[in-house]
Amino acid sequence: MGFHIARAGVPVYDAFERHIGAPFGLRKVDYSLLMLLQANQALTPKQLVPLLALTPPKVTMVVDRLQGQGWIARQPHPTDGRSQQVLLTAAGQALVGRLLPVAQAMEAEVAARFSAAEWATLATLLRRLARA
Amino acid sequence: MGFHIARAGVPVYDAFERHIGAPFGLRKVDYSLLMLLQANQALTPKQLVPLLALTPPKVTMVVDRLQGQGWIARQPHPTDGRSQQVLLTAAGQALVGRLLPVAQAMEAEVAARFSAAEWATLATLLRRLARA
DNA sequence: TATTGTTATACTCTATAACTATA
DNA sequence: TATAGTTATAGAGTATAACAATA
Repeated sequence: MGFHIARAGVPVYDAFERHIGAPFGLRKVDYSLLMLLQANQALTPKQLVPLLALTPPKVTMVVDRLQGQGWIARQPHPTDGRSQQVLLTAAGQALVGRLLPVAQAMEAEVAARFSAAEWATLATLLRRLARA
Repeated sequence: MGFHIARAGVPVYDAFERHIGAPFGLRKVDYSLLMLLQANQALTPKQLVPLLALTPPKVTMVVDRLQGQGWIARQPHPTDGRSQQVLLTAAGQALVGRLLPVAQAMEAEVAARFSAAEWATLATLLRRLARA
């Protein structure tokens, strides 16, 4: 199964690179972080560690990079001075707005040779596997 | 979908590391190469490039490592002096024989919370996606 | 002149441990 | 004393280009 997963990722990540990676200068992990912030308003680095399946130092690097590009910002946590909140800037929200239709087109391209039911089944089974 | 694939890989690769990676001192790509040679008798590095989704220099490195451990060997290609054939040694065949039941147990563990039909569906859909 | 495989080089990712500041 | 985040360092993976041998 690991072999199948690895090989299934190849065309999907290729499509990502063509539609989003190269045109927008974003890496997969950057895109994932932007979408997580879009869905959750604000997240701490500690919360991002399991969500992105990264180590704490890597989260620092990714947040640094996207902050340097102006898409996200760090804010002090309201109740815990050790912690932070990471959230989208106005520019980041605008970027996500431009990304969404592109992501939809990308998904449609990859899903082209599947029925809607098959595609939904695949997503469901992968989500269940991820919770194992 | 790329996000789902990446997250589904986490528990699968974790199971690999526990069952095969650490006990046998093998990386995922090593295991894939051994299984490919088991199924195909002999393959050239050029054939391995797309099968393992690696670049030619990386194939050289992986073959070097497994050859150094005595599991595989290089032979001159019978009809093309530029090429080679990579194949399992006797020790490599014995290793694959020990790996197969472990791999079966590993797969059973990961598949535990899926029905046989669901697991087969997932494998089929991932294979179709890999051919996109 | 093209192809197979290797070597060289640089860049990115990843993991661990050490450090700071706050609790 | 424990936790959140960062910095430092080293190891592994990955990609590109240059190279040697053969076709």
